[in-house]
Amino acid sequence: MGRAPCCDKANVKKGPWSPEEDAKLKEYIDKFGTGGNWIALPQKAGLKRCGKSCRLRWLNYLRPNIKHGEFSDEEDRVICSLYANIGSRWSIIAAQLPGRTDNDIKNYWNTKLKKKLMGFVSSSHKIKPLNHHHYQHQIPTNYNYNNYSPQISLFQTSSLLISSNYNTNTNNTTFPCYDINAPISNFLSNGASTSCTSGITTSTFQENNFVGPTATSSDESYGVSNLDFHTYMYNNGVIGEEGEDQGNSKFLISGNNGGGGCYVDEQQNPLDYSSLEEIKELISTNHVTCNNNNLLLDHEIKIEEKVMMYY
DNA sequence: AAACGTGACAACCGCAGTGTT
DNA sequence: CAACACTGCGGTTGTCACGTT
Repeated sequence: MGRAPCCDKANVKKGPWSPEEDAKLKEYIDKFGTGGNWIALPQKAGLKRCGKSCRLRWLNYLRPNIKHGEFSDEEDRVICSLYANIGSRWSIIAAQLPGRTDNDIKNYWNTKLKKKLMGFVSSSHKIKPLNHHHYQHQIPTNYNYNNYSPQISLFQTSSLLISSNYNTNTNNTTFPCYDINAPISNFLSNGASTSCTSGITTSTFQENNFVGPTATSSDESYGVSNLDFHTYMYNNGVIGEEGEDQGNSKFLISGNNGGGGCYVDEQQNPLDYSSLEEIKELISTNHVTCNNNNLLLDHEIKIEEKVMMYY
């Protein structure tokens, strides 16, 4: 047998919290802490709320040192960079932004940053709005959906956004880059941004070359230099080699450099047009994944479904 | 001034992993 | 070991304020 039911759902208040409820919860936790048991807490604190609701209220609103209000440019950059690399892992992203909650960041991304990003991409590439008819012509009939890469697309998008604020000139753009090889545990610290910094490196696009992360740790994978983007991503296991078995080549975008690489060059055609559309599509559908084959498959299916609708 | 639309944010829901009985 | 509760997370929905028509 298990435990007693967590709460009587019929007898639990829902909806916005009143100042009185906030005060009760805060007072109780200030005195006794959470006790590691959120389910029992509301009853002890004299609240007619579900423990889950109390936990959320505390973590997202009442907890000390919670930062509300405008996000700084630096926070924007961190969110974009992390989102591009790890996807919608809001709790991990939040751990790198002291005072910010995952819910806050998630809301901020969904309501503002995503639009900002899309606005940047479309304005910087002067993309006309596409209707279904237009979209149809952008998709080659032999388009290989297994070659679609949400992660790389967002990586590129994010670097484009970030590059507008960072050390930018026409041929040489530097932006912060989270090392995709850094152990995930780097991101799982208790909000300590210091432990993550070993995962942050600087990467540069020079002409058509992607210059890999500059060495910031003893990890050998940092030793790469003057590496093209595709090679870098391939070496780091993010993308597969062109012509590989489809199961391993899901991360490969058909690029404009013949070799299958994805190059970001702000002077030349920076991104394949259809890739850009897919970035926007990706952002709008929230199907960003992080090396998760099942989700990728799901994403591919959805893309395919959409394309089927257009034909 | 009322109706409607939109954006921002708080809160809820459902799922998955883990722990407990 | 099975069954169930607990916890944390990400996605979604609800609500409110404000702007526009």
